[in-house]
Amino acid sequence: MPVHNAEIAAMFGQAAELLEIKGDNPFRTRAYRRAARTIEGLPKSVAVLLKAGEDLSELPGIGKDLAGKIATIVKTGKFDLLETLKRQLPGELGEIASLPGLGPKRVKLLYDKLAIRSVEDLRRAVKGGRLRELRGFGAKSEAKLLAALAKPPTEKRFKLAVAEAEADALVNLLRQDLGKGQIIVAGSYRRRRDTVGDLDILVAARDGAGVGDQLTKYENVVNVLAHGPTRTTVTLRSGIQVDLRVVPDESYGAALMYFTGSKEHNIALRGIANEYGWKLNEYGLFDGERRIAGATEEEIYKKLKLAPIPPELREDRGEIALAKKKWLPKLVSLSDIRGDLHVHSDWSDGTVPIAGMAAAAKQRGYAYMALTDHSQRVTIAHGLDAARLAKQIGEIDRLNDKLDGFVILKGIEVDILADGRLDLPDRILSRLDVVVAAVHYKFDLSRTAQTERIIRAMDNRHLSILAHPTGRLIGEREPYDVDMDRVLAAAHERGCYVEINAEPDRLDLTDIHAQAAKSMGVKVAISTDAHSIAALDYMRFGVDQARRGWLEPADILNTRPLSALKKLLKR
DNA sequence: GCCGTTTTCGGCCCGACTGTTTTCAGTCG
Repeated sequence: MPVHNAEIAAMFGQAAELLEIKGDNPFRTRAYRRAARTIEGLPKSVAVLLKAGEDLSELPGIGKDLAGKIATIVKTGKFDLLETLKRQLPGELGEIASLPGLGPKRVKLLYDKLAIRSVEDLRRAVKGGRLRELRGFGAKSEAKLLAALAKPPTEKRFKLAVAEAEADALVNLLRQDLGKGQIIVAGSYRRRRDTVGDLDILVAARDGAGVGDQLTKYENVVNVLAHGPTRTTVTLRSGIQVDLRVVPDESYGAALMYFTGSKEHNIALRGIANEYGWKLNEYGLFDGERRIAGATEEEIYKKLKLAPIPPELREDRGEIALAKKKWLPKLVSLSDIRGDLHVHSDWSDGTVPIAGMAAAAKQRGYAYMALTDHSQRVTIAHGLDAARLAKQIGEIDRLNDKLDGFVILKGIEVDILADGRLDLPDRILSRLDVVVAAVHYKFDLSRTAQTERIIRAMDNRHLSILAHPTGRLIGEREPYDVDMDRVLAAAHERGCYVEINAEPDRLDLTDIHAQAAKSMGVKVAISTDAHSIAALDYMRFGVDQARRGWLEPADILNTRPLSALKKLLKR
């Protein structure tokens, strides 16, 4: 059983946590965290890399020592350091440290003085009034912890589309009193991550305190966590946390950069500033006392001799090295998209007739749209059998005759059956322009079986695009267990493509898998899977995800004009 | 533990806010 990247990353993360509580060298702790992130963000599994003879110490943040430890973990599944640490500090210390107001130092204090090893131990100690005996703990700490222990942990991250709705409402409200001031939502929202942990709102205005006050009075605020002259933190009814930061105009770019993150990207930039003998913080880039840049992000990147880095790339996954050489990818944007290759109509479970979807797609500036209703197995969605599909083909021919400057491609979202066969016979699939294929049941197959099922489906030369390749529903359903390395390799061999499903609940391929597809030479379709006209506008979320995966227009199927697309769809 | 157009040793991002202090450590982002 090979060890997955996520498992190795988790081991390093746990080790970092325990080292921190132990009070070990903080930079050593950081090295483990950084290595964990690097491994988590790799487009290929380290097991595969090692087998190919790659030198892991070439990876950022991984040196000789950690490369050796990784090799050992892959080989034996064991990580000695972590085992030792767990023996030295038994219990659920990581969980305790995740409570608000408790960090490594105080967890260590609790452990040493009160022998607190679990959340339950902590609960008893707080209720018994024993925390107050400790230096640094007082009535407020006690109350805060009691409150945190009383309620179940709230959901940690929100879907991007949900966060967007909250952000729009809030920004509109705060903008009213801002006059000429600027306001923008930064953080992972601006980096367009598929989920957002909190909303980081940045304001450049004279009267900063006023905006903060305004926020604390917002009707959806249920809790004010902090409120100072330049920084305010609140929780909204929905559970999402909002951090508001106010800066002067001359610091806007620096603050935007700082607040956009990622944290790791910022740390790397500050390191570069140090190399020049400068200091970078949220107020600007400083040479001693003198501010040498800060009003815009561009001027700061320029001073640091870096090409400006789009927010979607700021994850410290190699973008800084490329920015140094001015080799950053030219990311795909919404305006590059010429059509939608996964759209439903009321023939299956869509809500709109074919003509209506086509008109709406055309209105969005597209040149084509593939109609891909469900196939017969999905009875609940009124999936099409061969006879109805044949009828639909005729209908599309008639519609196309009437359309000018727009083409409806004939397609299907055909089910991949449990054994890897497709849900409709070849004789009808051969009459289509696009065959999108997807798994809709039997999610619980073993990794090997699921992977082979999908690869077998791709053996069918009619299959064009593998839709929502991991089947995840963010926050609701885990992705099914599939070896994406093998799937992408198989897609490359067979000349088929994979989808980024732009539906905000799905957004798979993930950014990392999208990057893997690119690295393996597999082109990607960005498709909405729209079941209604409004859902056609989800395209932008798919483009966001593609940008996070470093994809350029040439990596995307549906940036092509129709003639070029048709050539690519032939196998 | 990593890393190098100052360096193979000696650095490693930086500031706001809180709570408990009486000058600051710890947490957080």
